[in-house]
Amino acid sequence: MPNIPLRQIRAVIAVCEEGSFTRAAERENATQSGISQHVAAVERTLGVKLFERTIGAVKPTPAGYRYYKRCVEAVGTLAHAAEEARSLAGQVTGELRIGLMPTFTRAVLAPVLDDFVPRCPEVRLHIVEGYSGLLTEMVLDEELDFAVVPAFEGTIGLKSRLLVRDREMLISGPKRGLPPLAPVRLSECKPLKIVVPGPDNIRRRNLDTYFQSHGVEVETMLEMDAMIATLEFVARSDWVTVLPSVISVNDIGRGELIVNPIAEPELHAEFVVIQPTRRTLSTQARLFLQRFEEEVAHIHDVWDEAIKGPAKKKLRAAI
Amino acid sequence: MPNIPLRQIRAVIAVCEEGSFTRAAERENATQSGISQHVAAVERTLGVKLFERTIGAVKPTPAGYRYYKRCVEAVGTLAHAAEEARSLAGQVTGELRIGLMPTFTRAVLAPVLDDFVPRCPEVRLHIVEGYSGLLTEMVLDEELDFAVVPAFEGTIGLKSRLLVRDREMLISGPKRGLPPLAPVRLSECKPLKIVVPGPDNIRRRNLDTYFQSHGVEVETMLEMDAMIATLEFVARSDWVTVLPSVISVNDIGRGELIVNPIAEPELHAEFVVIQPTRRTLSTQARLFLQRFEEEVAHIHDVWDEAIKGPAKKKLRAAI
DNA sequence: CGACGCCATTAGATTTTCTAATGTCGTGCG
DNA sequence: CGCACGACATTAGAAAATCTAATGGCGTCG
Repeated sequence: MPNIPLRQIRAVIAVCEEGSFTRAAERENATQSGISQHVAAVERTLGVKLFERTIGAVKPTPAGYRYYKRCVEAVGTLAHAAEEARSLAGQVTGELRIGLMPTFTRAVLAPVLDDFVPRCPEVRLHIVEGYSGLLTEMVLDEELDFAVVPAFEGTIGLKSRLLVRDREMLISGPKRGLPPLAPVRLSECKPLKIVVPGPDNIRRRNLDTYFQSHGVEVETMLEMDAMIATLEFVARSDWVTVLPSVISVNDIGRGELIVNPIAEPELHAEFVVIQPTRRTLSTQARLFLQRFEEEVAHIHDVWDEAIKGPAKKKLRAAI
Repeated sequence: MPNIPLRQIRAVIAVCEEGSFTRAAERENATQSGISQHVAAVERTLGVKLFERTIGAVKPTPAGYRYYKRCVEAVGTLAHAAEEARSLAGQVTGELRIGLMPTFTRAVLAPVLDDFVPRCPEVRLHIVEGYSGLLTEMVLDEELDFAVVPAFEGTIGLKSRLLVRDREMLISGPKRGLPPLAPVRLSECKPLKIVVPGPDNIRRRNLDTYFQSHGVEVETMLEMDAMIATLEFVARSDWVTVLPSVISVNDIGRGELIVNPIAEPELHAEFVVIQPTRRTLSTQARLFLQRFEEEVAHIHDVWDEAIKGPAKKKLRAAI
């Protein structure tokens, strides 16, 4: 039984329908010589001449035309197979129990759900907002299918993979007086009155390390594992906090909260998706995570544009 | 529309039917890791999980099973397409005018026809036996669709490609006294009384060159472009001749003619198939040539076995 | 007769595919 | 309970396949 790659079969179909190797090449985003070789390879494998190379056109032989018809049928079946599989997969009902930190529930989750829920209406979602310690525990206990938490060394019984790498921002209220979006060098700031996560939070350890290594002076530190309270407090005081960019994308250009990228050096937070070792991710989980990653990427694009904006305006003003 | 190679699709089908990546690998002449990667690639492209990796077996998901069913259908259609195309092509009637030298008509042609004629009953064959000069002329005049002749530099109006590379053998009768099949070094033979082709034959020039370059002494040379007469003459005298192995395969182990491979160095003859530039080969021509090449390869295998035989016997005797 | 369009072929660069090696995990047996 | 074994997943690099660029050959048209 001949084993002819689909790529070659598609070439034969294209030549048949276009009546020309050159036009078939254009349609298949290939070169004329590539198409020529594909068709020749099929003819060689079958031991059958599929096309008569006539003046001004390429015409299928009777055998070639029959072959073309069957191939179109087969390719159609494969396309249908793919659609069906996707459709069936999409219809999979079931639970999806997700653990997300406030980092994500504030600005990432809503757009993801806007898209995911209509696409997978039969999936029953359970979303737990919590901090990484709690979420990790729940995953270990298999109360969650997965959670997204700050990257850490791993735990027996958990499987993890990097999902998000995000830039940390300095968040402050108007009272602090910082110009929005301007990159800020923490080591040059007057001593910080800063709200930070509790000691069990891995991001906290990273912040401590950063402050220590780069001579960031802290006047007072307040531990809060309460996101809403943190933001409220910072908005109405001269305190600051440090949060990932995905959380504060909706604060760009709003005044209530001032957001400044931390620079020289930049500070990044990494987040992983964790799941029980003994489980593989369900289809719905993978679709959700795919959409989640897309949304994070979109937010990063928005941030890139926002940070470029003032630089562009500055440049225009200079001219 | 996803573009999934047939190779990956076959992997999915095999895993479905075998219930195991390892067994699928054996069946597909691949490695388990190769199969794993193919299946993963399909799942990634579709965004759908096709298999549940359970204990002791791999089970298709509902979507995976449906996909499998459709793929089997499509692959069946493609196989049928190939069969149909061949069948249609096989029914092409028409002339096939072939020029062959006695080198090939004596031992290659008959088995080829034994196979070709029943497969292509509607093809009307015309076979011209002749020497290369004549055959070349006829091809140029388009009296032949193609001919097989010794390789040469080419001629305007002719297209050629290498078809056969064959080892030259020393042919002699019992009177010469050579042990059959033993490799022979011509430069160590007493001066040869040799029958050679006429000066227009390219093989003749090659022989002259070989004799000259390797110190082969010739006592007497007789020019004969008459194969039957040459063989008859050599069989009943102490004269020798040099012929390609394909012509003398039927003389192995027969005594009437003694065949010895020429060695140290070996001498080879190359033959090309020539056709008019302005023509492409018909389907029946290509099928014939394919079968022809297969038969030549078979003959080479027979020779390889025959030449190994005495060496094996010799080795056994030495022990 | 030369230019142009189109297919065929060759050579080499790029991409894909494959295997070898190894890691991870679950099960069964001692 | 621990170890060995079987099976899938992943990585790295070798090998094979595929693709394009360049060019040749051929027929047609102006």
